Amino acid sequence: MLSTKDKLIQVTAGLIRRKGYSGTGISEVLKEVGVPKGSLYHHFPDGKNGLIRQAIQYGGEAQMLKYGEALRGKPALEGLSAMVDVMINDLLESDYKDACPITAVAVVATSMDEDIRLACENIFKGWQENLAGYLERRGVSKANQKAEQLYAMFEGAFVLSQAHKDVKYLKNQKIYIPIILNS
Amino acid sequence: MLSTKDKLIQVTAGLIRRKGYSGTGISEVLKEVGVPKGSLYHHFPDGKNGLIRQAIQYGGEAQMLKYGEALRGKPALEGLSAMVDVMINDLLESDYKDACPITAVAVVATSMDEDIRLACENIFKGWQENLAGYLERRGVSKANQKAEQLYAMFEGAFVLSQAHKDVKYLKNQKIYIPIILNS
DNA sequence: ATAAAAATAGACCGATTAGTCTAGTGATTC
DNA sequence: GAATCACTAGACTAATCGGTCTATTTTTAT
Repeated sequence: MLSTKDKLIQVTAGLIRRKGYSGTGISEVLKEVGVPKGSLYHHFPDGKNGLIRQAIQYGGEAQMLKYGEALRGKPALEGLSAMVDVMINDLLESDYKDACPITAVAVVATSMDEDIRLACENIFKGWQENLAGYLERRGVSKANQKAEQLYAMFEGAFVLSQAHKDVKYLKNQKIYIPIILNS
Repeated sequence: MLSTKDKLIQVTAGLIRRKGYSGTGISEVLKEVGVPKGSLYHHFPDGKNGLIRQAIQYGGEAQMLKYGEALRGKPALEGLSAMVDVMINDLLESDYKDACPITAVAVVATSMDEDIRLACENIFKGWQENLAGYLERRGVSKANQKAEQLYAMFEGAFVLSQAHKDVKYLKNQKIYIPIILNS
């Protein structure tokens, strides 16, 4: 059974992924979880910002688990392709509503709240370091730089595929993954 | 001299670029432009959505002009590098507040308003077609697919550079542009 | 069993939201 | 010069925003 705090975090993570920072209201979270305001401000004394910070953390780590599972035990090319499939599935299963779990917050965080921007940065950093380690273990040269580039490509393709309601941008990545790896 | 309507569009374009759809309030726009509410609803009978739709259009076209100027008369590799420099300058000159002018709206539009999503899609489409034509005129093979990929890369690097407050992701693109072009 | 702590419950607050509506101003046209 | 139009002006509304506060219930520890 999930604790009230965890339910608040998970529901918030789902909402900020789709509607961003300002688009996600406290009352909507409370309504969806079915708890009163007192509970939220008991578990999150810092209010909305504290809640969103933890939701970013949760959403980012949950996504990393999905990526890690896709990569595990596979050679680089195959693993990265499976990672792209995770993103494609996220879009298709949600009718293009669920793209990257933290982008919608990350792109406004710089103009909103430094703590939240840092939370986003750390999630991105964790993903990238994870991928760099994976590539290194498979003997890929310049693993760190290539991990940076692969994430940039995937992130952009995620955004464009969502905006166009067409996964072709993500599918294209499968063509360019080997080109990046062999560069 | 700028008309009231144009001032409203330009100020809104600046605000949605930094704070997104829900983060941009009507009253903030009015305050910054210095006009009363009646003027806004006279020029934009559809209210906030109409205003934001036109702000997306304006911001997207303004950015395309900057990209076009960077590309003009240059060979592919040099032109694309200059295009990346435009993005780098946007970030540095705004202390990382101004990234892609429509991404902050695009990533939530699917869950908000279909008309606005379409406005974003059309801007992206215009940019991409423009770049594909540019590449084709320079004899680049598979110009359309490569334009798609280059935009995905740039878009992702824009997001990551902003989130990390570090232009290295955009600078990396200059390494991978020739690799994509020659693939 | 009782005291203390954790959590829930929700009324309430001031501020702000997008939007409406009525007046009034200014310029244009007949 | 009268009528019509485009536009400005801002008061006002209902709803919602994030947040505070006091009670009450539930759980834990002794």
